[in-house]
Amino acid sequence: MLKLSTKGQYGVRAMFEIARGYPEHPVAIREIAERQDVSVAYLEQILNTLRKAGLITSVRGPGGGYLLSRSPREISIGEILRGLDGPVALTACQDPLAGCVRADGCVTSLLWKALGEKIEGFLDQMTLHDLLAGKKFGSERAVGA
Amino acid sequence: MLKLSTKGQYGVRAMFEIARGYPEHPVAIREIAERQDVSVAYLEQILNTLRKAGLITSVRGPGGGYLLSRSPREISIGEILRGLDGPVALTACQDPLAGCVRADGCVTSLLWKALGEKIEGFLDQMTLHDLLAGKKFGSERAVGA
DNA sequence: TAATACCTTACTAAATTTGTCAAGTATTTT
DNA sequence: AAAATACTTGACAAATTTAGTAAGGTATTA
Ligand code: FES
Ligand code: FES
Repeated sequence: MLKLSTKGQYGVRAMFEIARGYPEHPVAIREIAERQDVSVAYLEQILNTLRKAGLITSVRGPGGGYLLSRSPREISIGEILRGLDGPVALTACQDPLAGCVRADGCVTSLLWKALGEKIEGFLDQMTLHDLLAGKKFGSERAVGA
Repeated sequence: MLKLSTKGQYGVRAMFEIARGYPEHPVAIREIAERQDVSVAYLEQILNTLRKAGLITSVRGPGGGYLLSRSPREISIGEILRGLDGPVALTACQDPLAGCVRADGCVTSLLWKALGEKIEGFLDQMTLHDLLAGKKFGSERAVGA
């Protein structure tokens, strides 16, 4: 239930490697591939998407690679995942586009909305800096409604 | 990103209808299908799974239908979704079975674990009773790490 | 000009999801 | 007993999504 795509997972891990070169040292795709055990071809696709999303910039030619567009503190995990897999959309009805026909009468509408916002809140507060710092992510408090 | 299967969505809505008959009145599959706009054939599959998971019981013959096995306060949304789609498993590595090979060195391991626990905590605290009562689900507080 | 390294598009095999269909079993009512 | 109601089970398939691969192109530097 609620799987995260490998694209999203690899994307976050790739961003972590790029963050290690911040602010000056470009990180080559090949280096990321080796350190994170992901194929170069797949990473190309992923990094291209992230570049178009404005999260990284690229430097061509020998010695080139990828650089963060902003500081690790200013790039959240949520942004990375949204860039690759779109926004959290637990149900079709929650999708920014075309709300559900039954939206009014639907008993679960508010439930999914609340969960979706909770998840986005978590992902948006978590940044690359937290990953770099090896932050301990509190997971004990299961805050209810 | 992070879609919920229609099976899970329909399952929760079906359980809501069944809960309305609690504790004595069995709810026929056909009634659920009509009220929630889901095909009878698909619901059969879903309710069968939920019955095997022990969440509902069935009564055959005319006047029959489905009944909750326990009170609405004692059946959480998490149980329903787990019964239909298995546990929350954001990544292959988080799956109860076979932890990832890189688990030690993986920078995101703790992050996904924390998010997964947060989601499960939310789903496990939410019960059918809350749905019946039209509870307002707090979604404002995005609790960080 | 050779080497490095990013850029882009197209494509496809596998897995998953989302159902449908058909035939069967149990129970109650008449 | 017979008919009607309603759950039970297993097989199957179309549609979608995921998870990549492949191939060729472009820009930069030494
Ligand atoms: S069916 Fe659309 S909000 Fe529930
Ligand atoms: S790759 Fe397995 S925990 Fe990250």
